[in-house]
Amino acid sequence: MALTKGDATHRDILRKALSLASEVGLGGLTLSALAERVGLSKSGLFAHVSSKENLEVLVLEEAISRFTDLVVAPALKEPRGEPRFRALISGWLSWGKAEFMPGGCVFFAAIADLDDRPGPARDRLVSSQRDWVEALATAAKVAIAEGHFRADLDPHQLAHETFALGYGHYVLLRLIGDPKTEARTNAAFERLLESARTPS
Amino acid sequence: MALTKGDATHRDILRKALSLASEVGLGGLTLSALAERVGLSKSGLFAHVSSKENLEVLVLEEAISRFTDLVVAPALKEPRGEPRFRALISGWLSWGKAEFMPGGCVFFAAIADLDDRPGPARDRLVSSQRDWVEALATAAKVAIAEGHFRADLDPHQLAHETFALGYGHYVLLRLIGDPKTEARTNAAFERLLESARTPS
DNA sequence: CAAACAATAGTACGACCGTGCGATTCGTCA
DNA sequence: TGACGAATCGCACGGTCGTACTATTGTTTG
Repeated sequence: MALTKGDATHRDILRKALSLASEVGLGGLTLSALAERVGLSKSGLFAHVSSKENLEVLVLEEAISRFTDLVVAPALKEPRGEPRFRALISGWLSWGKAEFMPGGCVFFAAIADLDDRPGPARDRLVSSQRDWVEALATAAKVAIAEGHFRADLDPHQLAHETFALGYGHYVLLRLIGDPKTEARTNAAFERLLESARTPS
Repeated sequence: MALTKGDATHRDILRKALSLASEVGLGGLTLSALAERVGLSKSGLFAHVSSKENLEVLVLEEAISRFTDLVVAPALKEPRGEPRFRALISGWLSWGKAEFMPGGCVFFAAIADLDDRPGPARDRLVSSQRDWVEALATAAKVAIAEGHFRADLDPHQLAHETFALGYGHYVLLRLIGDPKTEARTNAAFERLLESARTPS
C-alpha cells in the first residue's frame, strides 16, 4: 500500500511548514510552533523531520517543487519566445503573493537567513536560484532564436536584469508598499523587453 | 565634561553591534555574543542598551548615520545633475562591501528579519528606505532641471528602478556570486541612465 | 583625599530552543 | 481477532535567550 497515514501527515507537515516559514523565515521556524499548527506533539513532529536542519531543507524542497508547478511548468505551455518569457515573469510576480505563503516569498526570507550560514539548506537554496536565473536565460535564448529578441542580445544579461528587478520589486513591495509599486515594476519590465527587442 | 568613559564604550558597542548584526541579522543579534565581542559582561552591556528591541533600533540608527556620511553626503559634493545621481549609485554599491559590515549590508538583513515583525525597529527601517528612494528621486529631479535627463522623465520611476536594481544586484552578489555580476549590474545601470537621457 | 556617582560584574529567573528515549496508541494485515 | 509495526505522545535534559536585581568596581569632582 502506497498511501499510508504517515504519508498524509507528512504532506500536511510540509504544507504548514512552508506557510509558517514564509511568515517567520527558515531560521525563525520552530518545532514547537510548527507542531502546534499541525496538531502534533513536538516529539511526534520531530520523528517526521529528523532534525531542524533537515526540516529547513524539506521546506525548501517543497517550495521549489511548488515553484516549478506554479511558475515554470505553465510558462512552458506558452508559445516559445517572448510569450514564454513574459509568462515566467508574470508567474514569478504572482508567486510572491501565493495564498500558501501568507508571509511572502519563502526564498526571499531564506536568502537573508542563510546567506552567512553554510550548510545543506544554503546549498539547496543557492542551486535553486541559480537554476531560476538559468531558466530565464534559456527562455531568452529561445526568444532570440524565434526572432523575438534581437540577435546580439546577451541572454544572461537579460536574465540578470530580470532576476534583479524581480527581487528588487519584492523589497519595495514588502517594505514600503507604495500602491504604485506594481505599475512601476511593470513599466520597468516593459522597458527591459523593449530594449531586448529593438536592434541596438 | 562631555566625553565620559561611558560614551566611549557606547560608541564601541554601536560599532561592534553593527558589525555583528551585518553577519547574523538584527534578529540573530544576541546580547551574549555582542557582550563577548565588546569585552563586557552580558549585564554590563544590557545597562547600555536598555533592551533587545532598543538595541535593534540603535543599530539601525548607527547604520543610517554611516550611510548618510558615506553615501549621501559625498554625493552632495558632486556637481548637480547626472554626476550626483551616479555618485549615489556607486556609493551605494560600495556601501554593501564596507569593512565595518563584514556580513554585508545590514539593511538587507534587516528587511527580511523585520518585514513581518511590527515595532519601532521596523518603523525606523521603513522610513530610512523610504528616505533613500526619495533621495534618489530628488537627485533625478535635479538632473532633469539641469537638462541632463529628459524633461518628461518620471523621477520616481527612475528612483524605483534604481532602488530595485540595487537590491536585486545585492541578492545576486551575495547568493550566487557569479564573477560577472558586477559588470552586468553596471551595464544595467548604464542602460537605465541612457534611457533617462534620451528623449522618448 | 574622600564623597558622589557612573560603569560594570555577578547571579538568578522563567521561557523557549532542539533533541533523545521509553511508553503508548493506532492502523494494517495474517 | 490478535499481533505486529508505524505513528504519536510525555517527559526530561542541557543550553541559550532576554531581563531583572544587587553588589562591586572604577572614574570624576569638590
